[in-house]
Amino acid sequence: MPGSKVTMEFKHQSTVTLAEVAQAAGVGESTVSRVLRNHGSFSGRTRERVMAAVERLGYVPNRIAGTLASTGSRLVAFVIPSLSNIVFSDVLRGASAVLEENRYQAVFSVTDYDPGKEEALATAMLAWRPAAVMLAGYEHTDGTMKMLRASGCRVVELLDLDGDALDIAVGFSNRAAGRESAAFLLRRGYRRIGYVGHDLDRDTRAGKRFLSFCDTLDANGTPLIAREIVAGASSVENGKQGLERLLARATDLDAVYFSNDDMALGGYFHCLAQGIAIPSQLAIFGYNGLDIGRAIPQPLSTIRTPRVTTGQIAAELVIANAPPQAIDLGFELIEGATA
Amino acid sequence: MPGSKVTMEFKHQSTVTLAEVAQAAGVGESTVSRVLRNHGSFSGRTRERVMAAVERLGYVPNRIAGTLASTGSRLVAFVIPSLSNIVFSDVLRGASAVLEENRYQAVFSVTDYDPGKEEALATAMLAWRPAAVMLAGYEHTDGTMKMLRASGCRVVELLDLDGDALDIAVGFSNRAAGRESAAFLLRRGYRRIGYVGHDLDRDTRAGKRFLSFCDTLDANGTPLIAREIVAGASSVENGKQGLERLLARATDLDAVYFSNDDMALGGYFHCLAQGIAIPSQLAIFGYNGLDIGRAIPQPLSTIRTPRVTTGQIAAELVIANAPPQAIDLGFELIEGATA
DNA sequence: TAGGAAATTGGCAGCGCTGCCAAAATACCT
DNA sequence: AGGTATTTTGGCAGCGCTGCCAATTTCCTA
Repeated sequence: MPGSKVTMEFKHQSTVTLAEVAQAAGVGESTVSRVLRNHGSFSGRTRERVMAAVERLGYVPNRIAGTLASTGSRLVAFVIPSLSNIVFSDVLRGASAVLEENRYQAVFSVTDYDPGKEEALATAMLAWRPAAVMLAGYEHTDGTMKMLRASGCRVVELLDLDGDALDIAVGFSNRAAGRESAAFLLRRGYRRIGYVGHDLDRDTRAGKRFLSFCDTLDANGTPLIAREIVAGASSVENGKQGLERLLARATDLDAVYFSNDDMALGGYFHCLAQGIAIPSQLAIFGYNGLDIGRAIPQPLSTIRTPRVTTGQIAAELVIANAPPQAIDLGFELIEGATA
Repeated sequence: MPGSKVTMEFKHQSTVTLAEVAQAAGVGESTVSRVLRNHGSFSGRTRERVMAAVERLGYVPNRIAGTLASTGSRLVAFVIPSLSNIVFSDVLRGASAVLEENRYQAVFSVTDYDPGKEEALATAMLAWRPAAVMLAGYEHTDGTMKMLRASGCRVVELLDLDGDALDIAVGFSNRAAGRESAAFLLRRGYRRIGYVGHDLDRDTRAGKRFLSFCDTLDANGTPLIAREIVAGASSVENGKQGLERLLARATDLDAVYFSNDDMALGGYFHCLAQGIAIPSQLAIFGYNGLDIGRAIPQPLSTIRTPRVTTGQIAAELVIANAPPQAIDLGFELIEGATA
């Protein structure tokens, strides 16, 4: 083709390296690196030449190499118990927004509430040399703690404040939440109280809430009447079945505390279906403050936790390389219409 | 202290390197590498010496360095529209389980349904040289597509099959879902049908469902009577308000199709609160098949989508380095009690 | 017990980038 | 114009690991 220009060879497999860009732009490698990171000094003309070459070659910097060469990584590792539980996706959401703005990258793995798996996954995450590891709560195996301490990377424990923080902790007190829930029910005049919860060994934060809930009832001289622990994870269906079984055993309850809103919603639906009047016949109290709890005909009485904020603050502290500290974000008791 | 053994110096900042382990074990670096990856051959005695040294020094391999040195990474990048929408956390859940089993690592970022942000984040992800990039659906900017194609890494498009796949696609047809939803309502005898949905420009899959839903109604000679598009994301609250506004304008509807189950639940609660009988006075139909839809007094009529499976299959295909293909996982129409 | 096959092992050159340092270019003084 | 302060630049040594290859050891077989 006479007069045709050389067609652009589009490089596949993205093997374009910084060195090639440097050569194409007619500058040194470090200059390209400086321009791309906008770090150090370089002239406007140089900048343009480099950017043109980058554009032309379709260069995408290799962060793996960059991270290895520089000291710290911009990875933040999340080791969370579950992705089904909205609590953790909310935390992830809050954190990832902040991280993305600061060009950090979130990586995660899911433990299924298994401490052994947590240890294995935390080790695996450490292999990526993250800037920080974010975990749920304080309950970890000795191995996990030792490893994290030795790793030298920041550790953030989320959603719990009842215990000793390894480094940074962001969240609220589950004990206080349990206590206030009980106090609220007592204040409202309920005395014959029951509990429906999911597996407490695994979800230690729910366990803490339950314990101080009971303690508060005991201190009042009106201990918990009955409880029903369902096998498996918390869910609306389990809450429904749990309440059904609880009521079959304890017929004269006037209020039920649920391990969280999912479970409480199940209880609510059970009452709706059975024609049990809420709250006159039976009061219902949850935990988490899910949006859906406000959309049902009678807004759910519950405690709203700052989950998204927890993630945000945690991310901000890590980015700012803040000193070790525990931050209490508190929670809000919502006086709905179910208790 | 006479007779005391040298106390173990616990190395902080985890600067233990493979070379140090090699020296401590009295073997070569490559031998340590082979043992740790269980790749290549080495004697049992060597293995023990290496493992002892690893244990003693608290060595954690550096995956950054490993990835740079070897060809392919074991990272899989997810670029998803939202973490609030259970659809995506379900996909992540399914995928991450499979990835973890195979020692792959999931990284993610959230686009908020913004195609421009998707392009920026996809670029950022490519910088980690992932084994694969997983995206929602087929609608991407030209820049995103060009970049992905040029990257040489595997691309998986999820949750949609109505369009041309870049590489691998796993999901189901949203058009078919819209069509079958309409056909179902018609079969049940509904003729005066309305729609309540969230922002369709952003959630293109919901848009596709809506379009074929309408087409099917049109083909039957009973076009959609009215629709209400709420601003903002899909949520229970928005579904509730959306239905309220729709009914204020169109008083004689006999069925309403919602953009998804969250919205439909809001509609359901609106009816409960207003004393509108379901389905005799008004039928409700959703999309997604959330668990909670089965726990309400009248199980929600909806379409159940294989979200977790979508993530699983996608991860498996990537790990197996399967050839380009589109996999239709289908969906299941659930005849609940609301339509 | 020699000879060759097979199993182990170590050395070392990168992977692509950043950080340091010295060299070169430019700017600003008197 | 001469000299110093400042800004721009390029070269190159690693970051910690893997892959290749050749050297060494061990194991068999005849």
